[in-house]
Amino acid sequence: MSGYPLRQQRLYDFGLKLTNPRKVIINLLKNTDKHLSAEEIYLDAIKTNPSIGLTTVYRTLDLFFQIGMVQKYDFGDDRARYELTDNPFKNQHHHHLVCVKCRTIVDYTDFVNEELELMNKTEKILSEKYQYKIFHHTIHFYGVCTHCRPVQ
Amino acid sequence: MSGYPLRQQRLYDFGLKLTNPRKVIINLLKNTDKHLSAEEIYLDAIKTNPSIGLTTVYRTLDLFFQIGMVQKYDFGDDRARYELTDNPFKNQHHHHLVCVKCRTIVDYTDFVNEELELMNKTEKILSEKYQYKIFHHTIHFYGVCTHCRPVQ
DNA sequence: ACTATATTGAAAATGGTTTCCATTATCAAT
DNA sequence: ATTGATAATGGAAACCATTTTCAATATAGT
Repeated sequence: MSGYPLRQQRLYDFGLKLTNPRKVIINLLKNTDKHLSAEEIYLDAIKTNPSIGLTTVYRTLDLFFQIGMVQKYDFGDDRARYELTDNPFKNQHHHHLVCVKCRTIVDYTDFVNEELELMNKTEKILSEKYQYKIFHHTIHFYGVCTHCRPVQ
Repeated sequence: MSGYPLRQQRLYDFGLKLTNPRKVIINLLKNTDKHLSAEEIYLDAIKTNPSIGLTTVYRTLDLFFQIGMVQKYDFGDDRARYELTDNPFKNQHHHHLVCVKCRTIVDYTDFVNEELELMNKTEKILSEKYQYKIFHHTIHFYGVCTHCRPVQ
Protein backbone atom coordinates (compact mmCIF):
# COMPACT_ATOMS: atom_id res chain seq x y z
CA MET A 1 0.00 0.00 0.00
CA SER A 2 1.73 3.14 -1.17
CA GLY A 3 -1.20 5.49 -0.87
CA TYR A 4 -0.49 6.79 -4.38
CA PRO A 5 -2.83 6.52 -7.31
CA LEU A 6 -1.74 3.84 -9.73
CA ARG A 7 -0.26 6.05 -12.38
CA GLN A 8 1.62 8.22 -9.92
CA GLN A 9 2.99 5.08 -8.26
CA ARG A 10 4.25 4.05 -11.65
CA LEU A 11 6.36 7.20 -11.86
CA TYR A 12 7.90 6.45 -8.47
CA ASP A 13 8.59 2.89 -9.53
CA PHE A 14 10.68 4.27 -12.36
CA GLY A 15 12.46 6.74 -10.07
CA LEU A 16 10.71 9.70 -11.66
CA LYS A 17 9.49 12.78 -9.90
CA LEU A 18 5.84 13.65 -9.71
CA THR A 19 5.77 17.16 -11.09
CA ASN A 20 2.81 19.36 -11.82
CA PRO A 21 3.06 19.11 -15.60
CA ARG A 22 3.11 15.31 -15.31
CA LYS A 23 0.06 15.31 -13.05
CA VAL A 24 -1.81 17.65 -15.36
CA ILE A 25 -1.03 15.56 -18.43
CA ILE A 26 -1.98 12.28 -16.73
CA ASN A 27 -5.31 13.72 -15.61
CA LEU A 28 -6.12 15.11 -18.97
CA LEU A 29 -5.34 11.84 -20.73
CA LYS A 30 -7.39 9.99 -18.15
CA ASN A 31 -10.43 12.07 -19.01
CA THR A 32 -10.54 11.83 -22.74
CA ASP A 33 -11.42 9.09 -25.17
CA LYS A 34 -9.70 10.90 -28.04
CA HIS A 35 -6.30 10.40 -29.60
CA LEU A 36 -4.72 13.74 -28.82
CA SER A 37 -1.65 15.24 -30.42
CA ALA A 38 1.09 16.92 -28.39
CA GLU A 39 -0.23 20.34 -29.32
CA GLU A 40 -3.80 19.45 -28.37
CA ILE A 41 -2.55 18.16 -25.04
CA TYR A 42 -0.53 21.34 -24.56
CA LEU A 43 -3.53 23.57 -25.29
CA ASP A 44 -5.57 21.59 -22.80
CA ALA A 45 -2.82 21.52 -20.19
CA ILE A 46 -2.29 25.28 -20.09
CA LYS A 47 -5.94 25.69 -19.12
CA THR A 48 -4.97 24.07 -15.82
CA ASN A 49 -1.47 25.47 -15.54
CA PRO A 50 -0.63 28.26 -17.99
CA SER A 51 3.08 28.01 -17.31
CA ILE A 52 3.45 24.54 -18.83
CA GLY A 53 5.56 24.65 -21.97
CA LEU A 54 5.08 22.72 -25.18
CA THR A 55 8.59 21.31 -24.80
CA THR A 56 7.64 19.74 -21.50
CA VAL A 57 4.57 18.22 -23.06
CA TYR A 58 6.70 16.54 -25.71
CA ARG A 59 9.19 15.37 -23.13
CA THR A 60 6.51 14.09 -20.79
CA LEU A 61 4.66 12.22 -23.50
CA ASP A 62 7.88 10.60 -24.65
CA LEU A 63 8.67 9.64 -21.06
CA PHE A 64 5.23 8.12 -20.56
CA PHE A 65 5.63 6.29 -23.82
CA GLN A 66 9.03 4.92 -22.75
CA ILE A 67 7.60 3.49 -19.54
CA GLY A 68 4.58 2.08 -21.38
CA MET A 69 2.06 4.36 -19.75
CA VAL A 70 0.88 5.83 -23.05
CA GLN A 71 0.63 4.47 -26.55
CA LYS A 72 2.01 6.55 -29.41
CA TYR A 73 0.44 6.25 -32.85
CA ASP A 74 0.88 7.64 -36.30
CA PHE A 75 -2.37 7.76 -38.21
CA GLY A 76 -0.87 9.47 -41.23
CA ASP A 77 -1.58 13.11 -40.42
CA ASP A 78 2.01 14.12 -39.77
CA ARG A 79 1.87 14.26 -36.03
CA ALA A 80 2.06 11.71 -33.25
CA ARG A 81 -1.11 10.91 -31.32
CA TYR A 82 -1.25 9.56 -27.81
CA GLU A 83 -3.60 7.58 -25.64
CA LEU A 84 -3.31 6.26 -22.11
CA THR A 85 -2.49 2.54 -22.14
CA ASP A 86 -5.17 1.74 -19.59
CA ASN A 87 -7.87 4.29 -20.14
CA PRO A 88 -11.02 3.89 -18.04
CA PHE A 89 -12.94 5.53 -20.90
CA LYS A 90 -11.97 2.83 -23.36
CA ASN A 91 -12.12 -0.86 -23.88
CA GLN A 92 -8.84 -2.36 -22.88
CA HIS A 93 -7.86 -3.82 -26.19
CA HIS A 94 -8.97 -2.18 -29.39
CA HIS A 95 -7.75 -1.33 -32.84
CA HIS A 96 -8.27 1.71 -35.02
CA LEU A 97 -10.38 2.80 -37.94
CA VAL A 98 -9.26 6.11 -39.44
CA CYS A 99 -11.16 8.50 -41.72
CA VAL A 100 -8.47 9.90 -43.99
CA LYS A 101 -10.53 13.01 -44.71
CA CYS A 102 -11.74 14.35 -41.35
CA ARG A 103 -9.22 12.30 -39.36
CA THR A 104 -11.84 10.91 -37.03
CA ILE A 105 -10.55 7.80 -35.31
CA VAL A 106 -12.89 5.02 -34.22
CA ASP A 107 -11.69 2.58 -31.58
CA TYR A 108 -13.26 -0.69 -32.61
CA THR A 109 -13.48 -3.84 -30.59
CA ASP A 110 -15.28 -6.02 -33.11
CA PHE A 111 -13.51 -9.33 -33.59
CA VAL A 112 -10.86 -8.03 -31.28
CA ASN A 113 -10.64 -11.36 -29.46
CA GLU A 114 -10.33 -13.24 -32.70
CA GLU A 115 -7.78 -10.70 -33.90
CA LEU A 116 -5.86 -10.92 -30.69
CA GLU A 117 -5.75 -14.69 -30.87
CA LEU A 118 -4.41 -14.59 -34.40
CA MET A 119 -1.98 -11.82 -33.52
CA ASN A 120 -0.64 -13.84 -30.62
CA LYS A 121 -0.21 -16.86 -32.82
CA THR A 122 1.46 -14.78 -35.52
CA GLU A 123 3.65 -13.04 -33.00
CA LYS A 124 4.88 -16.37 -31.65
CA ILE A 125 5.77 -17.70 -35.09
CA LEU A 126 7.41 -14.46 -36.21
CA SER A 127 9.45 -14.26 -33.00
CA GLU A 128 10.86 -17.70 -33.65
CA LYS A 129 11.25 -17.51 -37.38
CA TYR A 130 12.83 -14.08 -37.60
CA GLN A 131 14.36 -14.04 -34.12
CA TYR A 132 12.64 -10.81 -33.14
CA LYS A 133 11.63 -10.00 -29.60
CA ILE A 134 8.20 -8.54 -30.36
CA PHE A 135 6.54 -6.23 -27.88
CA HIS A 136 3.83 -4.42 -29.75
CA HIS A 137 1.59 -4.51 -32.78
CA THR A 138 -0.87 -2.21 -34.52
CA ILE A 139 -3.81 -2.78 -36.81
CA HIS A 140 -5.15 0.24 -38.64
CA PHE A 141 -8.03 0.37 -41.11
CA TYR A 142 -8.13 3.42 -43.36
CA GLY A 143 -11.25 4.69 -45.08
CA VAL A 144 -13.71 7.54 -45.45
CA CYS A 145 -16.60 8.05 -43.02
CA THR A 146 -20.21 8.81 -44.07
CA HIS A 147 -19.90 12.39 -43.01
CA CYS A 148 -17.08 12.92 -45.48
CA ARG A 149 -18.94 11.03 -48.21
CA PRO A 150 -22.40 12.65 -48.14
CA VAL A 151 -23.70 11.30 -51.45
CA GLN A 152 -24.41 7.55 -51.59
CA MET B 1 -3.53 -3.43 -76.43
CA SER B 2 -1.84 -0.17 -75.63
CA GLY B 3 1.74 -1.21 -76.18
CA TYR B 4 2.71 0.44 -72.90
CA PRO B 5 4.09 -1.32 -69.88
CA LEU B 6 1.49 -1.74 -67.21
CA ARG B 7 2.64 0.99 -64.87
CA GLN B 8 3.12 3.52 -67.62
CA GLN B 9 -0.33 2.71 -68.94
CA ARG B 10 -1.63 3.46 -65.48
CA LEU B 11 -0.29 7.00 -65.72
CA TYR B 12 -2.06 7.51 -69.04
CA ASP B 13 -5.29 6.17 -67.56
CA PHE B 14 -5.12 8.93 -65.01
CA GLY B 15 -4.35 11.58 -67.60
CA LEU B 16 -0.81 11.97 -66.33
CA LYS B 17 2.26 12.58 -68.40
CA LEU B 18 5.07 10.09 -68.63
CA THR B 19 8.10 12.11 -67.69
CA ASN B 20 11.65 11.02 -67.14
CA PRO B 21 11.62 11.44 -63.36
CA ARG B 22 8.49 9.30 -63.19
CA LYS B 23 10.05 6.58 -65.34
CA VAL B 24 13.22 6.61 -63.27
CA ILE B 25 11.30 6.36 -60.00
CA ILE B 26 9.06 3.57 -61.25
CA ASN B 27 12.04 1.54 -62.44
CA LEU B 28 13.93 1.99 -59.25
CA LEU B 29 10.96 0.95 -57.12
CA LYS B 30 10.41 -2.04 -59.40
CA ASN B 31 13.93 -3.26 -58.71
CA THR B 32 14.10 -3.13 -54.95
CA ASP B 33 12.60 -5.17 -52.18
CA LYS B 34 13.29 -2.45 -49.62
CA HIS B 35 11.07 0.20 -48.13
CA LEU B 36 12.82 3.31 -49.36
CA SER B 37 12.43 6.81 -48.04
CA ALA B 38 12.06 9.82 -50.34
CA GLU B 39 15.68 10.77 -49.82
CA GLU B 40 16.92 7.25 -50.53
CA ILE B 41 14.87 7.24 -53.71
CA TYR B 42 16.26 10.64 -54.63
CA LEU B 43 19.86 9.51 -54.10
CA ASP B 44 19.22 6.48 -56.26
CA ALA B 45 17.35 8.45 -58.93
CA ILE B 46 20.12 11.01 -59.50
CA LYS B 47 22.46 8.15 -60.41
CA THR B 48 20.30 7.70 -63.51
CA ASN B 49 19.41 11.34 -64.06
CA PRO B 50 21.41 13.85 -62.00
CA SER B 51 19.01 16.68 -62.77
CA ILE B 52 16.10 15.15 -60.86
CA GLY B 53 15.23 17.25 -57.82
CA LEU B 54 14.21 16.09 -54.37
CA THR B 55 11.01 18.12 -54.68
CA THR B 56 10.00 16.13 -57.73
CA VAL B 57 10.67 12.90 -55.90
CA TYR B 58 8.29 13.94 -53.14
CA ARG B 59 5.69 15.06 -55.64
CA THR B 60 6.00 11.93 -57.71
CA LEU B 61 5.75 9.60 -54.73
CA ASP B 62 2.68 11.42 -53.50
CA LEU B 63 1.16 11.19 -56.95
CA PHE B 64 1.84 7.46 -57.17
CA PHE B 65 0.38 7.06 -53.72
CA GLN B 66 -2.77 8.96 -54.71
CA ILE B 67 -3.40 6.67 -57.68
CA GLY B 68 -2.64 3.57 -55.61
CA MET B 69 0.52 2.66 -57.43
CA VAL B 70 2.68 2.84 -54.31
CA GLN B 71 2.01 2.19 -50.65
CA LYS B 72 3.16 4.78 -48.15
CA TYR B 73 4.08 3.67 -44.65
CA ASP B 74 5.23 5.17 -41.41
CA PHE B 75 7.33 2.75 -39.41
CA GLY B 76 8.08 5.24 -36.67
CA ASP B 77 11.41 6.61 -37.88
CA ASP B 78 10.17 10.08 -38.79
CA ARG B 79 10.06 9.67 -42.51
CA ALA B 80 7.65 8.12 -44.95
CA ARG B 81 8.66 4.90 -46.66
CA TYR B 82 7.35 3.68 -49.97
CA GLU B 83 6.90 0.42 -51.83
CA LEU B 84 5.35 -0.44 -55.16
CA THR B 85 1.86 -1.88 -54.70
CA ASP B 86 2.55 -4.76 -57.04
CA ASN B 87 6.22 -5.47 -56.73
CA PRO B 88 7.54 -8.46 -58.67
CA PHE B 89 10.24 -8.82 -55.99
CA LYS B 90 7.72 -9.34 -53.24
CA ASN B 91 4.84 -11.52 -52.27
CA GLN B 92 1.68 -9.79 -53.23
CA HIS B 93 0.17 -9.51 -49.81
CA HIS B 94 2.36 -9.17 -46.78
CA HIS B 95 2.57 -7.35 -43.51
CA HIS B 96 5.49 -5.82 -41.64
CA LEU B 97 7.78 -6.64 -38.77
CA VAL B 98 9.93 -3.69 -37.70
CA CYS B 99 13.09 -3.65 -35.60
CA VAL B 100 12.82 -0.45 -33.62
CA LYS B 101 16.59 -0.28 -33.16
CA CYS B 102 18.16 -0.82 -36.56
CA ARG B 103 14.93 -0.15 -38.46
CA THR B 104 15.16 -3.31 -40.50
CA ILE B 105 11.79 -4.20 -41.93
CA VAL B 106 10.80 -7.79 -42.61
CA ASP B 107 7.95 -8.46 -44.99
CA TYR B 108 6.28 -11.50 -43.55
CA THR B 109 3.71 -13.69 -45.21
CA ASP B 110 3.13 -16.16 -42.39
CA PHE B 111 -0.57 -16.55 -41.65
CA VAL B 112 -1.19 -13.92 -44.23
CA ASN B 113 -4.11 -15.85 -45.68
CA GLU B 114 -5.63 -16.34 -42.29
CA GLU B 115 -4.98 -12.70 -41.49
CA LEU B 116 -6.46 -11.59 -44.76
CA GLU B 117 -9.58 -13.64 -44.18
CA LEU B 118 -10.06 -12.12 -40.75
CA MET B 119 -9.24 -8.65 -42.05
CA ASN B 120 -11.81 -9.01 -44.81
CA LYS B 121 -14.42 -10.14 -42.33
CA THR B 122 -13.54 -7.32 -39.97
CA GLU B 123 -13.50 -4.81 -42.78
CA LYS B 124 -16.98 -5.86 -43.84
CA ILE B 125 -18.41 -5.51 -40.35
CA LEU B 126 -16.66 -2.22 -39.68
CA SER B 127 -17.82 -0.78 -43.00
CA GLU B 128 -21.42 -1.51 -42.11
CA LYS B 129 -21.31 -0.71 -38.43
CA TYR B 130 -19.42 2.57 -38.67
CA GLN B 131 -20.42 3.47 -42.22
CA TYR B 132 -16.85 3.81 -43.40
CA LYS B 133 -15.77 3.06 -46.94
CA ILE B 134 -12.57 1.18 -46.14
CA PHE B 135 -9.84 0.89 -48.73
CA HIS B 136 -6.72 -0.08 -46.88
CA HIS B 137 -5.36 -1.64 -43.74
CA THR B 138 -1.99 -2.12 -42.10
CA ILE B 139 -0.62 -4.59 -39.59
CA HIS B 140 2.73 -3.78 -38.02
CA PHE B 141 4.63 -5.80 -35.47
CA TYR B 142 7.32 -3.93 -33.56
CA GLY B 143 10.25 -5.58 -31.85
CA VAL B 144 14.01 -5.92 -31.68
CA CYS B 145 15.96 -8.23 -34.00
CA THR B 146 18.72 -10.64 -32.86
CA HIS B 147 21.38 -8.44 -34.33
CA CYS B 148 20.34 -5.59 -32.07
CA ARG B 149 20.06 -7.90 -29.06
CA PRO B 150 23.38 -9.78 -29.16
CA VAL B 151 23.21 -11.36 -25.70
CA GLN B 152 20.52 -14.01 -25.34
C1' DA C 1 14.69 23.97 5.76
C1' DC C 2 18.81 22.28 2.83
C1' DT C 3 20.91 20.16 -0.95
C1' DA C 4 21.76 17.26 -4.80
C1' DT C 5 19.62 16.39 -8.76
C1' DA C 6 15.90 15.91 -11.99
C1' DT C 7 12.84 18.79 -14.44
C1' DT C 8 11.30 22.77 -16.61
C1' DG C 9 10.42 26.62 -20.11
C1' DA C 10 11.94 29.69 -23.76
C1' DA C 11 14.38 30.20 -27.68
C1' DA C 12 16.85 28.37 -31.24
C1' DA C 13 17.95 24.52 -34.07
C1' DT C 14 16.66 20.48 -36.72
C1' DG C 15 15.02 17.94 -40.51
C1' DG C 16 11.48 15.90 -43.33
C1' DT C 17 8.21 17.73 -46.38
C1' DT C 18 5.68 21.45 -48.96
C1' DT C 19 5.10 25.73 -51.37
C1' DC C 20 6.36 29.23 -54.73
C1' DC C 21 7.44 30.49 -59.12
C1' DA C 22 9.91 30.97 -63.21
C1' DT C 23 11.58 27.58 -66.63
C1' DT C 24 11.03 23.35 -69.25
C1' DA C 25 9.01 19.10 -71.10
C1' DT C 26 5.03 16.49 -72.69
C1' DC C 27 1.63 15.34 -76.04
C1' DA C 28 -2.56 16.21 -78.84
C1' DA C 29 -3.62 18.75 -82.74
C1' DT C 30 -2.01 20.57 -86.66
C1' DA D 1 7.84 17.25 -87.56
C1' DT D 2 6.24 21.74 -85.39
C1' DT D 3 3.33 24.23 -82.43
C1' DG D 4 0.93 25.58 -78.37
C1' DA D 5 -1.68 24.69 -74.26
C1' DT D 6 -0.81 22.83 -70.21
C1' DA D 7 1.30 19.84 -66.91
C1' DA D 8 5.58 18.98 -64.68
C1' DT D 9 10.05 20.32 -63.01
C1' DG D 10 13.94 22.13 -60.01
C1' DG D 11 15.87 25.23 -56.68
C1' DA D 12 15.20 28.19 -52.99
C1' DA D 13 12.60 29.40 -49.37
C1' DA D 14 8.97 28.36 -46.25
C1' DC D 15 6.68 25.24 -43.14
C1' DC D 16 5.93 22.93 -39.03
C1' DA D 17 6.25 19.04 -35.78
C1' DT D 18 9.70 17.80 -32.84
C1' DT D 19 14.32 18.14 -30.46
C1' DT D 20 18.19 20.41 -28.39
C1' DT D 21 20.40 23.79 -25.51
C1' DC D 22 20.95 25.91 -21.26
C1' DA D 23 20.08 28.65 -17.40
C1' DA D 24 16.45 28.80 -13.85
C1' DT D 25 13.37 26.14 -10.86
C1' DA D 26 10.99 22.38 -8.44
C1' DT D 27 11.22 17.87 -6.23
C1' DA D 28 12.18 14.52 -2.61
C1' DG D 29 15.28 12.50 0.58
C1' DT D 30 17.98 14.14 4.41
